[in-house]
Amino acid sequence: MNIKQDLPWDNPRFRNWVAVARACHVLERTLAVKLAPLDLKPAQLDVLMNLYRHPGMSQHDLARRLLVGRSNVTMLLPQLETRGLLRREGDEKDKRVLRLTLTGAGEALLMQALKVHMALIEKAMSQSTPEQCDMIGEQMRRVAEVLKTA
Amino acid sequence: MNIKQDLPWDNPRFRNWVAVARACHVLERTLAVKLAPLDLKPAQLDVLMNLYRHPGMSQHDLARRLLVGRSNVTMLLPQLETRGLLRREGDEKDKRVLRLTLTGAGEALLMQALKVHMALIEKAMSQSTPEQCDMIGEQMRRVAEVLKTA
DNA sequence: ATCCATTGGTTCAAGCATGAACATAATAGT
DNA sequence: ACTATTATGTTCATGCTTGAACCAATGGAT
Repeated sequence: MNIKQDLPWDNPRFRNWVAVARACHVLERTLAVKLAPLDLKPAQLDVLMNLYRHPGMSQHDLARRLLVGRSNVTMLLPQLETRGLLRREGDEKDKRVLRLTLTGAGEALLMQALKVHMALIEKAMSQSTPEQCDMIGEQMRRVAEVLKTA
Repeated sequence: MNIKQDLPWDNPRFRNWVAVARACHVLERTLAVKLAPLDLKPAQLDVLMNLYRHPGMSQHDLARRLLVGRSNVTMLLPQLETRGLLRREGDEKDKRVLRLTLTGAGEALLMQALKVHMALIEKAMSQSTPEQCDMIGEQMRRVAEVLKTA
């Protein structure tokens, strides 16, 4: 009947998830530091990555991909646009949406930033075998999936 | 010689880490929503959890545990203190440090919040076998370790 | 004993993210 | 054709986090 029996600290799932969260936090933080010389924040890198893979995205789509509010995208884009890293042009068919595409400069900076990001992830995950790594990714995709209905 | 051969999207480590980051983000966000009825934010829950496990902590120690700046702790604590969830009392030996301890109310609220947090994590990790779960935690602890020297 | 470096904590301004309220465009129902 | 609903994007006030500058206490060094 001791309440402490049910405390999460003894629960493997809890302990292990805490480790996941801490690892994420540390990597994010480290990435921010390593990205500083490029004058880029992790959130901005996420934008560039998504636009590279999905050119012509609308801001709404981008927001959903980034798991972020629409207004956040609105605040985020002008910085990158005035730096000449991306273009925002109105859609012909639907005059509400703005289509987003990277410029050459945007792609170039993205490549720089990706080197940094990749190096960091390589270092972080270098301890895991490919099988372990794939398994982790697989489970995490499931986590995100499960939580959509939560 | 195609540059795209080296792009991260084809790299398993990269793809899998992205999944980790997304899962974290989603869970954090979901937790914030589920915690709202208790008028608690995830960051505040982290504070309560750490104080429960390490009563008498200093603010500096707390900051390091939370992977957060010292000033952040300074800004975070008064809200919880005025709600009567914790006490800050000066150390006798070293008049610089403030010792932090949960009050009864703090513990009570923590238990409420932990139920929510646990339920969420249970749901998220329910897809993984205990072995997979332990492996994930193990790898993530290594990630955090490796990145300390990065 | 006095200075100097270190450590714990606070303050403050700046940058981000959020959500609600809004404006405009598209679409569906009648 | 007309209205109601939905969807995209913006604006704004709020709150969180950070980092730098700062103060106070500690602890060595000479």
